[in-house]
Amino acid sequence: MGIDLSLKFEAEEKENDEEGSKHSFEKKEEEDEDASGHQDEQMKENKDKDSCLGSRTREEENEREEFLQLQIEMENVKEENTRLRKLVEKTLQDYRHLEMKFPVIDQTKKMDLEAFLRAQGSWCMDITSQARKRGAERSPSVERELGLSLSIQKKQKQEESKEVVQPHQQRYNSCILDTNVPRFISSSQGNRKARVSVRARCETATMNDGCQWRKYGQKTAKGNPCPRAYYRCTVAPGCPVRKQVQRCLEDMSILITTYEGTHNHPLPVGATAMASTTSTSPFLLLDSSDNLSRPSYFQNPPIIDSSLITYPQNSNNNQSIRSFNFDGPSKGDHVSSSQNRLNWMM
DNA sequence: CGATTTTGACCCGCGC
DNA sequence: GCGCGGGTCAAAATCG
Repeated sequence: MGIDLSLKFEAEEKENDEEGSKHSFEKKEEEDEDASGHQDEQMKENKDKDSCLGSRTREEENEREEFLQLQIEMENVKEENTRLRKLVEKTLQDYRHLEMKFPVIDQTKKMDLEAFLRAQGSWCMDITSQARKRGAERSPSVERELGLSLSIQKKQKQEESKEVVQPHQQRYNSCILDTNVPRFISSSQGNRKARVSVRARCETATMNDGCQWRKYGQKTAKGNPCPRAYYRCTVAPGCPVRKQVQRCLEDMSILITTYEGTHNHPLPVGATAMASTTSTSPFLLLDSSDNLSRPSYFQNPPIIDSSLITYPQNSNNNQSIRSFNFDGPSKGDHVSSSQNRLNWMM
């Protein structure tokens, strides 16, 4: 739009320029005509002998002065035209510059979380290895300080030597965490599903992650008196994403939410990373048209606190653990009718 | 009345 | 093969 306006403006300016020059040309012609007319008159007057010689000289001087004034005026108009043209060119240049910047900014936003996770992955491994060195020093109180932890679980149930893989076993990714391996699970991995486990202090039955969920089952898991609830994503029909919600046995205030699957739809406004990070990077689901579905913590980047590193209940060596301490809910978070807002205690 | 939750039944993989 | 346990289904109940 800016270009159109600018071009129109430029075109108008050109027209004005041309008109101006044309106008001045006409003026010149008129002046010339006037001058020639005067000359004719003068000729006549000459014919009428030298009776009016003094008045003729004054008129010529006046005409010259007028001509000079018009010339100066024309120069001024030309200067103004040049100045305006430069201004339009500069505006156009700025516009093009910004236009070129926009996709870069957009792309940068999309890459933010991935880069963040990759960076924190290596960082987290450092912390966890340090923590494991400490071994038994790890006290439950440290775990109780947990604000919100996010762990990508990649179960490796079957041995690599096994050629026949049971369908049930294919449901989880089987890869040992390697910090050199990007946390980017390509879509070529097909039917494999990774799990993202989120631990958060939450007094309500379930934490609000921006998505809509429908409860389809509840079970009391062995060893945990708290029932495990099963939810299915209902944002879009046929969305395969499911989540399990269960209270932590050690600290009932901690809610363990495990997401599984990949959303087949753009995430709603305010959907948090937890809801979007299931199995694959949320960016795989994003395209240029779903800017609104971007995880909310792009506006509120999570704050990492090394004291918050914890070990999930069923953690093993094949799981990567990331602990995020969110600075609170983003302003864009929406609360669904069936879900209460997560009680952010951090 | 449609959407959601509850809850018992059912399915299936795994270990013994 | 059997039992256990995790996960899912589906009908009934409930809610807004």
